[in-house]
Amino acid sequence: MTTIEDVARAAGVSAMTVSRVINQGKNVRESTREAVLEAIERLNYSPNTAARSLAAGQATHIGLLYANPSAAYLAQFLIGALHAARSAGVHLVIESCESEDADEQAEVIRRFATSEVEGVILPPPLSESAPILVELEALQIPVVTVAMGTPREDGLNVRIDDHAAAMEMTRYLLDLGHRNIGFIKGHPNIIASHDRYRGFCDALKEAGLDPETAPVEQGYFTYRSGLTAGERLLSRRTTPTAIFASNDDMAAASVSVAHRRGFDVPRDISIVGFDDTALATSVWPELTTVKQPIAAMAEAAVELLITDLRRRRAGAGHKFTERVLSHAMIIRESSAAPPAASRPKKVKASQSA
Amino acid sequence: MTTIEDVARAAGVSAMTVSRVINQGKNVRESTREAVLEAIERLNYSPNTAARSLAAGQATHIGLLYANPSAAYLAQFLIGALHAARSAGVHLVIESCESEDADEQAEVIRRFATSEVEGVILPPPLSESAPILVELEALQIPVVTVAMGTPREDGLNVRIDDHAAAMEMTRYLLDLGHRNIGFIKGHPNIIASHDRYRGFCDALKEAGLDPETAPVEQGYFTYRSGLTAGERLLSRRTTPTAIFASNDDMAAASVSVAHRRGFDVPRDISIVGFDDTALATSVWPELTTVKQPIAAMAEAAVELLITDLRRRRAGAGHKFTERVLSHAMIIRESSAAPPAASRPKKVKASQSA
DNA sequence: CGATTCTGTGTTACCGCTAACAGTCGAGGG
DNA sequence: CCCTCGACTGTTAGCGGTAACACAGAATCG
Repeated sequence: MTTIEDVARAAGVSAMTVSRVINQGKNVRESTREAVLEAIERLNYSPNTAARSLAAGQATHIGLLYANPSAAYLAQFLIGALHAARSAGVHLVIESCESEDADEQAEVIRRFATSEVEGVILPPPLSESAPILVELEALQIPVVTVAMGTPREDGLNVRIDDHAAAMEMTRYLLDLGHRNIGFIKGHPNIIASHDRYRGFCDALKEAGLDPETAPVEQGYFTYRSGLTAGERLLSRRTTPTAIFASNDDMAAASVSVAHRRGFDVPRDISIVGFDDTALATSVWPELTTVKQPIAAMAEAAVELLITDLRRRRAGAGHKFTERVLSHAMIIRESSAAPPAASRPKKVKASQSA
Repeated sequence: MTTIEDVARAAGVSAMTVSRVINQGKNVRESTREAVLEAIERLNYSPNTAARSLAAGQATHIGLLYANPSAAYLAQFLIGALHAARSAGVHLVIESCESEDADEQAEVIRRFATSEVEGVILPPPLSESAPILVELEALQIPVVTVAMGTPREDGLNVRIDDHAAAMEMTRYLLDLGHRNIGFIKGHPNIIASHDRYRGFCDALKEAGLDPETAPVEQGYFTYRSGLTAGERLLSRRTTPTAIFASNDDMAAASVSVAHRRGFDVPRDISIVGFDDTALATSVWPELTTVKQPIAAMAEAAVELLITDLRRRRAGAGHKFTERVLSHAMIIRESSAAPPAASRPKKVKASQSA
């Protein structure tokens, strides 16, 4: 293993200078910096994280509190967080907080705080949990929220542009020729739900359609809620030719309902989701959806937190930071142009879920 | 933060003695050890992992290679591994290896080896991948396999008793009164699949039934394969009154097929799974299943690996070790006694998936 | 133009822990 | 009774970095 000392010798400078180049690089002459970087490159040096955190008394443990998201989401999120944590040389301490009860949530946080966690990452839905945020604030623990719609003043947040993504997806359906598009909303406590719904409405308006008349049902991001909402949409007098569900789980549920009622997807009806979790490709037909860069968001969250921690230690007040990552449309097999005869097949039964 | 020095002072010994007590504790007088432990307890001391690995030049990175398991399985596995890794003060380096191609797999391993990974954990299905095991062997990297049926000589392995678990589940169905039980096998490359199937057969024999006549279909652990297998089972002349799928994904798929065909679960047909992943509770009805302690298995794997690494460093040859963790039957709502009239409802359609 | 402030760099002293070695002390052997 | 040996404990010297300070030489200022 090459050490900082090796690099220093190779570049003809002291170890300290190398350290400066690596870390922030203020007060280093440009020519020196280049020489050091070249040496680092040549020797393929990477700093020893153990030594670094020991010497700097640096953050070594950051917390990740999760609750009950879809397993696919969590797995991807963990992978991203883990990757970033390793690069930064910090340990990830993860804990679950399934309870909805404010007191219990506070209890979990307090336990968390007594452990050596120096900052916390909150993926959804916890990023919107007021009791948790309040408790962390009280304990003075820095937080990065993920996918939260209305960032707190002074807070760190990572998200995608849900509004724009929902607009894109809606435009895509409109471009295919759909005019009667059903929408399944996400959990009302999550701000992103509203953003997605607004995006849907705005795209309709843009196309000269009235969002008020569009068939919309409330969902809660669960597969079960998608079943109910899907049933309702398909029980309407005029069946929509497309359904835009606020996440993949509800889209998959809608596909299941449509199949049960004898619709062919996408011939009779297009169904699209949001998130691009593993579920999207494990149902048939595979879902057209919006890809959230979940792992990248987790990485961004870890990096943001570590930067903030460092800034705090350096005495600088932390400042409001938000990172908006880019999403992508993933066109698969669950979407197509509406049937020529824009009237769908007759509905077989009308049982409600 | 309390340091080893604080503990040493409190116990009236040197730091080194404290270190000895913590690490292996040879050559420490019993009374001394007790005093030290008492001081550790009183001061609530926990060693600084960064300092420890820096000083000892110890293992700091262990690898985790995964491929394409169910997201629910992976999430739980990661959580367990992460927890153990943190306690041990090592970093988890995770990497995916989706390719089935032997050369590509070897390539991933080689890349892995050049990074600073000192040992590797292989959850299924990679734990059964010969090319990967061979490559790791060649590179002299210690491995812990998880849920592998036939452990290598000289290898480290963590698993549950699949055979016993499958027997228990089958006995449970028999006790409910089922006599015509369908079985969906797991991926033939995975030894655990065979163990589960053998368990099923042995329980039937025990009850005086002939396994040869039982309706059995091949599955591959995926939801999709479960759909196909389920269709086949329900297309038989005599429909089984119960289906035992080799994992939850295939059980969930079977439930979906049964519903599509107008069966009520569990009134008309019982369907049970294996693993107790999140999927088991996110479908309706919730699945009766066998709980694999996935997180605990991951923890055990990490601990086993670290112990082995330490033993190797100390010069002792590593010895064969296997850990068999205990499973549990989880009775939920997808199983019940067979219908009184043991003939199921008429089948609506017979489309194959 | 001397005093003061920057810049850019090197020196020193640890961070908390453990390997390696160096005692100390009592037991047992010659 | 001296010597060796083993069990136990302490001392020393880092592991690979970084903070804090020191110190040159250049830039700024009254």
